[in-house]
Amino acid sequence: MAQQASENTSLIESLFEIFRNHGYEGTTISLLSEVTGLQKSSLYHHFPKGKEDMLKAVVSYVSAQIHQYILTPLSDSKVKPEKRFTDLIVTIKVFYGDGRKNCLLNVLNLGDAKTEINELQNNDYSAWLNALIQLGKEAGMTQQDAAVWAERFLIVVEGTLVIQRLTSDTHTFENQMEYEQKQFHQLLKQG
Amino acid sequence: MAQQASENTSLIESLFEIFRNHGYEGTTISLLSEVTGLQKSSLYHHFPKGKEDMLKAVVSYVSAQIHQYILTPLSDSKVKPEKRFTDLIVTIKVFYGDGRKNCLLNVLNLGDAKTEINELQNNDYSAWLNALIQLGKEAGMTQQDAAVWAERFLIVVEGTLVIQRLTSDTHTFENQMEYEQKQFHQLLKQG
DNA sequence: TGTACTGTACCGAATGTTCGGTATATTGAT
DNA sequence: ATCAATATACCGAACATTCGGTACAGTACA
Repeated sequence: MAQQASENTSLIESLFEIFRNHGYEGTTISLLSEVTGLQKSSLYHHFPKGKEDMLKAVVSYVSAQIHQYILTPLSDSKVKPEKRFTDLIVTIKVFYGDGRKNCLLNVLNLGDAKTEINELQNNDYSAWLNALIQLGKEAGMTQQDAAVWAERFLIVVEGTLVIQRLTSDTHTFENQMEYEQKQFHQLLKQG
Repeated sequence: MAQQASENTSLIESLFEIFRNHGYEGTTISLLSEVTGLQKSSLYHHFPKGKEDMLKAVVSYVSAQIHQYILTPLSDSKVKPEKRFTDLIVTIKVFYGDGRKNCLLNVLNLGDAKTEINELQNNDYSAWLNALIQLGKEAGMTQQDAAVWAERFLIVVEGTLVIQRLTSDTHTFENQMEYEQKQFHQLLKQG
């Protein structure tokens, strides 16, 4: 039942908000119950294998979202690279609530985790990274420059989320994304 | 008893490793007991107020470390800014185990936490940020440039830790720190 | 003897999970 | 169209386990 992302997306989205905000251990079934409005036993009806199944459903859902709203547009060669990058930043802002919402990548990889979920996330990260590298190359960067730039961009995104969560300064994310815009164009002029 | 960082530093260091690796909720007393080799009662003897007290001791300890090994050298005006920055990066590499070890700042600020510990960490972050800004200014940057640069540096540090934890690519941290070195000198030439 | 620490046993509360059962909607055969 | 059978969504109460924490007798060493 768990993989049915068909129409219980609002349920999964609720779970998503909790997991990204509290991490796996910090998320309790009671909390999920509160937030979804469903009783614990009802949650187990939707996800028979329990908490981990709920997380898997969330991760799958998010992965699909990323492909649809981030990776696909990023690889759309009909659109100019500069515009694709600008669009990406807009999407990212929405996805992370202007930096107020965490990234699952950060929150789920604690402990000694080398789980199936970890691999899924790793794949998505790689896909994202490669799409960015490709974009950089299409925009005129060398392979080397594009690789460095792409990795650095994702690092800045993740890092900004950490810092903004700490300081609660809502401008941090905006500022950094602006900076990334400038850097992008500057790298193109150089190359 | 908890604040006595006198000679049980090896104990606190063990606790530190667990907390930074598993977060607060992910850290159980049993786990702490396993890792330290102490029974629960012994742990509670050292930290009568329990788990939160252990975390406080860790945070205080880390804060002291940061002041001693990072903030103080960073503000040593007898040393050239460029060298201070290079030294900082060396220290950071050690502190984060070349990117293999987490940052407490990231790991402890999940959920809706607005605790006393949170404030402590916020102070340390601010102090670090300000020291970097000061360094930037001493190196010739404008206040504005220094502020942007300093924030960005810390963002990159945190972000790199997140990404490296995900990919287990041990070169990420090194690469990014090298990049920061170059950026630093480039910003100075510009200004 | 006194003080610092450890080992064992235990507790209440919270955790994730399961069970038995209800209500409603859907289906299939007549 | 009717009625039984099934499927789906949900709930309340209990489950076993683990959680953080306590009590207390014992040990080591001064």
